[in-house]
Amino acid sequence: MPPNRLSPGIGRLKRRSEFLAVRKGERRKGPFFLLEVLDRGAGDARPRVGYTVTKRQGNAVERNRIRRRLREAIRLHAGFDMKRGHDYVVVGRRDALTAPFAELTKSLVARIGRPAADANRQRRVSTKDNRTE
RNA sequence: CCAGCCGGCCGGACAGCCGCGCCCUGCAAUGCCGAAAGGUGGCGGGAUGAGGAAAGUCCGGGCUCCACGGAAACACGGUGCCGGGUAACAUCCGGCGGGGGAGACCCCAGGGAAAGUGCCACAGAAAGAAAACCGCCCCGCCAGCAUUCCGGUCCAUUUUGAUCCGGACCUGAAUGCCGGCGGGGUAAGGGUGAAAGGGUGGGGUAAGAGCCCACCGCAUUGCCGGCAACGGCAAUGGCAGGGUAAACCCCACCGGGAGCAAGACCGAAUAGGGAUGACGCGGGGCGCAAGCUCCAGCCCGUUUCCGGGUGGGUCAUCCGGGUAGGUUGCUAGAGGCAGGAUGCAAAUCCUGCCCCAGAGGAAUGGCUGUCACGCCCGUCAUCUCGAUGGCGGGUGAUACAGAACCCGGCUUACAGGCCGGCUGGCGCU
Repeated sequence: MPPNRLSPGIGRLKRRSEFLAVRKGERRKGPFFLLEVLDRGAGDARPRVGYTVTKRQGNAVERNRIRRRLREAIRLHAGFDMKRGHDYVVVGRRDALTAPFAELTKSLVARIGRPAADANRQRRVSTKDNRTE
């Protein structure tokens, strides 16, 4: 059996230069966050995501919680809609702290999948199918 | 039972589903990224994963690198009753002194003010070898009033006597009172102030004052107790120039600097560094030259003395460091728990057991249920009429807050709760 390359999961952004690069990409505003998206030109490589919560949003405990909720929302739902070869940065806002989890998830799904062209949508669906097998 | 003081502890629990970091491990493959160093990934199993403050980064250390040639002086910073404990400390423990409280107990930057300098706003007369605003007292002078008296002038009256005496004015004297001016005494009283040159009481005095006396305070000396800070007692002295040293300062003691983004290792490109060769040099001396040597300049916190180091640029070739990046440092430690010994205690020592987060754009979470707990609402019962208890419902990131090399403290934040000791009051026996 060949190694499974059909469900690559989601990578992480870890370097400051990577975060700065994504800042130059497309920006999509949401009620609880700001989403930055960049096609890094890596073709079929798995998508990567990073989280940013500035100190203005609260103390360390609150910032941790904002990041964890955003990450959980992407892990459970919104991550499936990410495009290959793209980087995403979610800049959390304080409202993400207290918003109902369902609402947070809904708005993230909408922002990540929004501008998808038909071709991309096609592939995304097939990827999803393969994963569920 | 109520009010209060002190010390210690906890700070949601359990379960389900889906996840995350790190470590160990089985299977598959020997993948993917990268020049390399190295990183990363598939399917499973197991173990483990935030705090009392992890916070503020205010002290003290360990650890690491840098600096560090010697001596003296200077400068800078810190600490400041005594003793103990400690790796060390501003912390801690035990004392002492002062202040607060009815008490348990709490608070204190608590060396030196006759080494010197400065400052003491406003107010006040005066803020330091003091002064006299009001007041009090004495003396002198002036004016007024009252009483008494000596003398004089004018008017009136006049038979005598009883019992001091007709009236007005002027000058003068004495006494008393009130006022003014001047001279002096006074520090009791008033007033000002944070503070006015010991306090209270009595004697004394013209009025007052340590002027004298008693007690208290203070100073000096001696003796006794205590390792000491200091305390006690006695004698002597009439009292001696106040406060401020978180003003300068003086004294004693302590102190190199920077921090895990420390540092170590691996290691592209580019710039820069070293060696060699060519071109040829801040000054002097020797030498044909190579070179040797002396000095200026610069550096070693500052200064002085001695000492040491350095002591030119451009081009070509070669070499080692180093940046991006990666690995490491990274958790077994002044460690925790239990017992014992010593000590009033802080703490130290001994024995046994345990291994207890190691991330790195930073894991420790998301959702749900049950139960505690708090808050809110409704309802019922009790009664000392405002609470207590029962039931039902709603609500909650449950308070403060997230390890970032590691320890010892300090400070600050904190819903709610538990335990122990002590003080005061009330009730009962």
